[in-house]
Amino acid sequence: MTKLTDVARVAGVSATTVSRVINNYGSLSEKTKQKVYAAMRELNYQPNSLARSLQGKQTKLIGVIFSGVSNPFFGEMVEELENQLFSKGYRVILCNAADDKAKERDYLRMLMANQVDGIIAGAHNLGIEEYHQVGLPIISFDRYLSDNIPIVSSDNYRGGQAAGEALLAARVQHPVIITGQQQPNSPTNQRLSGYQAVLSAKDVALDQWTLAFGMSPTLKMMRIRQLLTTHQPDGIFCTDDLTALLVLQAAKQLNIAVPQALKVIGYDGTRFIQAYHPELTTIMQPITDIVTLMVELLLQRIADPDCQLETSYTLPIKVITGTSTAAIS
Amino acid sequence: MTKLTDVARVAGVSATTVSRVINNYGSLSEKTKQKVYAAMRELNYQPNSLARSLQGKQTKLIGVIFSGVSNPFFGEMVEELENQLFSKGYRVILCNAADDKAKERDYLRMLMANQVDGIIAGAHNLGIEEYHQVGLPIISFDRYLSDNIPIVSSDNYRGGQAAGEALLAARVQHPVIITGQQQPNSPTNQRLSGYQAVLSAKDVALDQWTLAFGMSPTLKMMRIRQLLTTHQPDGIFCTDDLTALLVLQAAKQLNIAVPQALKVIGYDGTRFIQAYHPELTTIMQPITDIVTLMVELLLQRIADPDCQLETSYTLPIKVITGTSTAAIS
DNA sequence: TTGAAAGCGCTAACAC
DNA sequence: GTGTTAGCGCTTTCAA
Repeated sequence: MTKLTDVARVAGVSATTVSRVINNYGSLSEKTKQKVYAAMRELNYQPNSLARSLQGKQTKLIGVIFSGVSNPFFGEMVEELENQLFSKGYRVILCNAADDKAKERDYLRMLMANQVDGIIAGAHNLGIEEYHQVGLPIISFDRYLSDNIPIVSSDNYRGGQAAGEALLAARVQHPVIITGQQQPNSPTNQRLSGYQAVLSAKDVALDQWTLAFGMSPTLKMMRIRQLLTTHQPDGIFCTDDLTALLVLQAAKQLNIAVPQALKVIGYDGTRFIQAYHPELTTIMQPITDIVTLMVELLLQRIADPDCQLETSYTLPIKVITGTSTAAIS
Repeated sequence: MTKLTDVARVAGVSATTVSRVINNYGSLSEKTKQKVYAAMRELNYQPNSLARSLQGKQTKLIGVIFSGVSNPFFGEMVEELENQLFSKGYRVILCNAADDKAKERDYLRMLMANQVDGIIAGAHNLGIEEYHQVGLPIISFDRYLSDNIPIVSSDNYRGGQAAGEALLAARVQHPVIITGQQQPNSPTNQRLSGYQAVLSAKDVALDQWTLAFGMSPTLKMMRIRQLLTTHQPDGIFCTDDLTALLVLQAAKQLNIAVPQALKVIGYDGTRFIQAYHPELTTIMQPITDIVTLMVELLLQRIADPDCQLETSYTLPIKVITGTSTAAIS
């Protein structure tokens, strides 16, 4: 690998000068600059960023922790994160926490080992304590981690309300909500609260089913079929779109007509769902805005680790209306 | 940040000794080992991997270049890559080439800058020349890059055949194939060849439509509706599942019954499609096996850069039969 | 079994 | 404007 001193030798200058040229630092004559550029090109020189970072400079690496990018919601979020971070000159270390505490802890340790400038945390297996002591700029998506770690999320309470309202507007009488496992301190619990508030204002009973997030689709499917046959709800609010897709599928198998006999509403509203399942009514989280904000906050913290940020930032959701909640005409 | 010399001071030994303990190198008395371990724990010490890598050791970083992880196929592949690489002690730098030559080139340059131990290349905007000179272990997914860069892919020719056979077995008379833009040197072109071979053996005419990979779903949808109304095919083979989903959707909108009036077959067979669209007949690429092989080959090349590998590795596909090609009873 | 010292590739005082 | 020098945190001969 050609190094700085090679360039210096070829250009007939000192290493310092080459370093100055690379970093555009101090005063340099146009002539030396050209000589150095020429030498760099001749040798096809690439500065070794490791050596650079070793001086205590930034690594320009950001750790992005999520629980798997095969879920389109996280896939789209990670893709957007990578895009925006790249355009700011950062690269992404992809950390798939995979519902695995040990793995998430391992990753946290690795990332801490002086390698990344900051972390975006979107997987949440770990207790607060572990994140508390990281000592690196962190921004969290949708989960409380520690007092000085800002949370960015979309308006889960309002989203829950909107879903409830949509169901009631469609004259649903026996709605069911299917949630994931409620996690302590998770803003997503607010989806339930908002929904619940709307229902009780209209004296509609709450009927809640829980399907753990990590459960296999096949198993979820069985549960849902069970639910549909035993409970015979006329409306279902799923707190994620994939589960809503399963409900749609189960309804078809059981010859339950959507929306005639059953209204279905999902949550997340990814580009994927909008393009490939426009029939599904859903609550859209503004992924791009969320990412923009997270990146902005993270870079602020990196620039000034002591800068004061809010504890929590909430972005508005949007209702996307498909035919799955259409009123029967 | 606590460093090696801090540990040494606390343990009352030299830096060298601490280094030896960390790397389990040379001969050490059990007693010193314990002292050092204790000091490390006390200080919550994390070795700085940058400094380590600077000695010319490995960085344990792998660049993974794909064109966006929001597509479930790539999402699942990247997720699997991350998993397997993590378990081998490597971390992943996620590079989203996004159909953008300049970005892919930028990434390549960054990765080369002495930072990663190897590259998995799954996005292919760039000409062969750019990859030729990288001088780093590279494994390519589904595309020829250079004579000494192994290609791993699934059996695209056989996949195309299988799709054609499935369509013909369902008594299709006027099938259409919808492909992406054919790229030079891309093994995916074989899907068309295999399909074509099966058709011409039975004297069925080839009818081919092209929808560029980067086209928006909405636009694709319009084209597909056009195709369905003007050409009135009774069978469609899409060389990716997402397009097949669009066909299914378009058919529904146009009141074309699937499979009665139209058989549809896709390609890729992700876990996602299997779980959420079991009705779709599709050709499954063995993502896990592909990844396992790519990782294995890459690690071999890293261990011995001169090791001889095949130019090309082809893994078998599998047909997943849904109702979308069911014979009319 | 352990330590001293040199150096990985680069940057940043401090000279000149 | 440019060069000298001293490290960044760690590993690795070479000696003891």
